[in-house]
Amino acid sequence: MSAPASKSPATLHDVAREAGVSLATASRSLNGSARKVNESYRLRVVEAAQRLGYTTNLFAQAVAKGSTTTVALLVADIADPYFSSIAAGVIDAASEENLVVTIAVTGRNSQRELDTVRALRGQRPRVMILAGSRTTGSPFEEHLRAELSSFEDTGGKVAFISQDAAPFATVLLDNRGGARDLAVALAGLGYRDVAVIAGPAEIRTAQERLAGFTAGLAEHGVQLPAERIIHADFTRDGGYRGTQELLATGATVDLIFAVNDVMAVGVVSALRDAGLVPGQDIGVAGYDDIPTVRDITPALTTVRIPLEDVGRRALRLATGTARDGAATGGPAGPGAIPTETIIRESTPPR
Amino acid sequence: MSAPASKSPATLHDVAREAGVSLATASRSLNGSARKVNESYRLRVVEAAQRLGYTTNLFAQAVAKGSTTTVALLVADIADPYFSSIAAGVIDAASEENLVVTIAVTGRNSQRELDTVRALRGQRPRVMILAGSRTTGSPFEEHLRAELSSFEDTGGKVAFISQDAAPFATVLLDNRGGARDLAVALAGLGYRDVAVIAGPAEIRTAQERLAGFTAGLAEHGVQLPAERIIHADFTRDGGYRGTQELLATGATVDLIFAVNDVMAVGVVSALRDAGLVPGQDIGVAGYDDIPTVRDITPALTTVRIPLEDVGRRALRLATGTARDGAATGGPAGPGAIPTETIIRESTPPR
DNA sequence: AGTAGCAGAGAAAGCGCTTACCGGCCCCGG
DNA sequence: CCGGGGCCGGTAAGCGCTTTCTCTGCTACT
Repeated sequence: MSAPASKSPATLHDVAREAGVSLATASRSLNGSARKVNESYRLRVVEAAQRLGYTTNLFAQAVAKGSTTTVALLVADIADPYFSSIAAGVIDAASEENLVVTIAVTGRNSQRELDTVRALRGQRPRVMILAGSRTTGSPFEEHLRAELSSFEDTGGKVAFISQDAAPFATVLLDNRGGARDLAVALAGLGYRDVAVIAGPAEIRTAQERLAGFTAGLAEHGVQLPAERIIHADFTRDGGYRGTQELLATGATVDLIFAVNDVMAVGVVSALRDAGLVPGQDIGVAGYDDIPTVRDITPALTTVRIPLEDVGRRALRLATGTARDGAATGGPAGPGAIPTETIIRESTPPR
Repeated sequence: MSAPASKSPATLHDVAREAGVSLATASRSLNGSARKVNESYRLRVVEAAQRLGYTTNLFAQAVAKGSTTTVALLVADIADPYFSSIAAGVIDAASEENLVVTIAVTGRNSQRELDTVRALRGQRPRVMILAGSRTTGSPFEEHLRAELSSFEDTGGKVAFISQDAAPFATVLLDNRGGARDLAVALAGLGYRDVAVIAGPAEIRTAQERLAGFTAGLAEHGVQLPAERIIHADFTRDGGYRGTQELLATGATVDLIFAVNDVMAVGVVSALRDAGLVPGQDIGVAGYDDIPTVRDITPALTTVRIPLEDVGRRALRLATGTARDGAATGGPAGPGAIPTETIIRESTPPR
C-alpha cells in the first residue's frame, strides 16, 4: 500500500515508466485534461501511481501551468477569535474549490503587512485576502495599494474584508450602520451617560464604529463628550486598560461601548476588578459577536457579524464563485454584509 | 517604484535582460548562492529587479532546488482558541525562518485528516505539523502513519503536537501529569463529589486527562464512579450538553472537571442556565488555559499549557532549530512540556 | 616573459510537470 | 477500394528557476 523508501518522491516519470506509457499519457490520466485517455491505460497509470505512492508535485504543476492553487490570507492576529473565525470561513470555502490556504500574520503593523504581501507574491497565489482594518494616514497604505495593483495586473485577485478599499474587491462590513443601530437600541433601553473605549485612532474600523455609534446616540439626543472617548489597543488588554483609565477620570457612566468584542471582554473584567457589577452598575456592549461573548457573564450585548460567512464570501468574491452580490468596491450600501444588533444581559433596560 | 502593467509577472529572464547580464548571474545576485558576484553586476541586477517589480517565483525555485519553504499545519478547527493559539506560535516561529505556513483543517475527522495529509504532500512541504489529539481504534490511524512515514522517507519532516506519536517527532503534552496535579490540588481544596465531562471516548487526549485526573483523585481517596463520567463532544456545546445530561441524572456533585477549556465554558453556561451558581454551588475546572477562561465568570481553574510556545517548539523541533530538548518520540517524561495548575475562582476551597 | 591557477560570467542541462504538435490507426463515404 | 478525418499515444518544447560546467581574462609566481 505504501511507498518505497526511496530518497525522493516518485515523479510522474516514474509512474509512466512503471505503467509502461508515455509521460503525456500519465499526466493526462492523473491530472485531468481536455483529452481523453483510453480507460485501460488510465487504469494502469492510476494503479502504478498508487503502487509508487505518487502525489502530483503541485509546485511543478503550478510552474508548468502558470497558475497555482494557493490562496494567501493576511490577518492581524490569528489567535484573535475575530480573525480565526474569518480564517475558518476562508479555509472552508477554499477547500471546496481545492485551494490551499496560506496564512500570514501582520500583527497590525503596516510595515510588516507590506513586507508580507511582497513575500507572499512570490507564491503567485491565485488570490490574496486581506482581513482586518485599513488605517488612515499610514504612508504604507499607498505602497500597499501599489503592490496589490501590480499583483492584480499580473493576474492575481485581491479581496479585502473591511471597509471600502476600492479599487479592490471588498467584503464590506457596515461598521457605521451596525454601530448606529446598536446605539439606537441602547438609547432606547434608556442609556444616557455613555463612554466608548475606541480602538487606536488611525484604525478605520474603530473610527467608523465610533462615528456610527455617536450618530445613533445623537438620534436620541444623547451626547458623547470627547473626554468619554478613550483610545486603546484593539485587544482584550486594551479594553481592560482603557476602562481603568476611564474609571480613573471619575466620570459617571451607565454604559461602556467597546468597539470590538475582545476589548469588551477586557472592559467587563476591568469593571469587575474595580468592584463594579458589569451590566448592573454599568452596561457593556461590544461588536463582532465572537463566540465567547455569549459565555461570559453577563452575556454581552453586541453586533453580530457572520464572521465565517464573511470569510467564505471573501474567497468566493475573489475566485469569482460568489453566489450573490456580495459587495465590491462601492460605498457601503446594499452590498454590505448585514449586521444584527444582539441585546443580551450586559445591557438591561434602565 | 511599482511594476509595469504587463500581463504576467516579470521573470528572472526579464530582469537579466534588463540588467544586461546572464540568467545565471541574475539568479546568483538575487537569490544568494555559494558563488560570488561582482558587486557592480549585483547592483545592476538588484536595480533592474526593483524597476520591474520582480519577485522570485517560489514555486519555480522550489522545483529547481527540489526543496520548498512551506510548512503545512493541520488542525482540527482553526476557530478553536486552542488551535489558533498553537497556530500563532507556529506561524511566528516559521516566519523567523522565512517559511510560509499553510493551514488545513481536518474537523476532527480521521478520514478527512488522512485525505488532507495526502493532498498536502503535493505541496512537498518541508515540514508537516499535526496538532490535535490522536485517536485510538481508528482504522485510519494506521494509514496515516504509513502516509507520514513515506513522507519522511522522501525527505519531509513530521511533528506531532499531542501524545507520544512515535516514530515521529512529538511535542509531548503531559496530559496525564497535568490532570493528576489538578486533581490533587482540587482534592486538597476539599472537593469530594466529582464528575467529569470527558471528550469522545476514542480521543487519546481525553482519555489521558481523564485517567490522570482519576489517578490524582485516588491519591486523596476520592472515587470517580463510572456514571459520573459523561462523554461529549470536544466543543463548547459538547460541554454544555454533557452538563445537562449530568444534571439530569440527579447526581449531587461539588465539582465538574471538563477535559478542556472550551468544554468547561459550556459547563459554566449550562450550570448557570440550570439556575446554579458555578463556582459556588458546583466547582468547575478545565484544561488548556485558553485566553478567554480568565475572563469568564467565575474565572476558570485550569491547567496551563503554553500554547503558543508549543506551536513554536513544534516548528523548531521539525526544522531542527530546536533550542532545547523538547521532547521527541519517547514516553512522556523529562521532555514533555511543563504544565501548571492554575486555581481560580471557579473552584473555591470547600 | 611564460605559464599555472583562479575568479567569475555565461551557456546549457536539468527540476517535474503540461500541452502543442505529430503521426499511426481506424472508420467512414464516395 | 481508396482517401479524408477523428481519435488518441507519444515526442518534445516549454514553464521559471538553479547549478554544473565551460571558458575567458586576470593575477601571481618562477
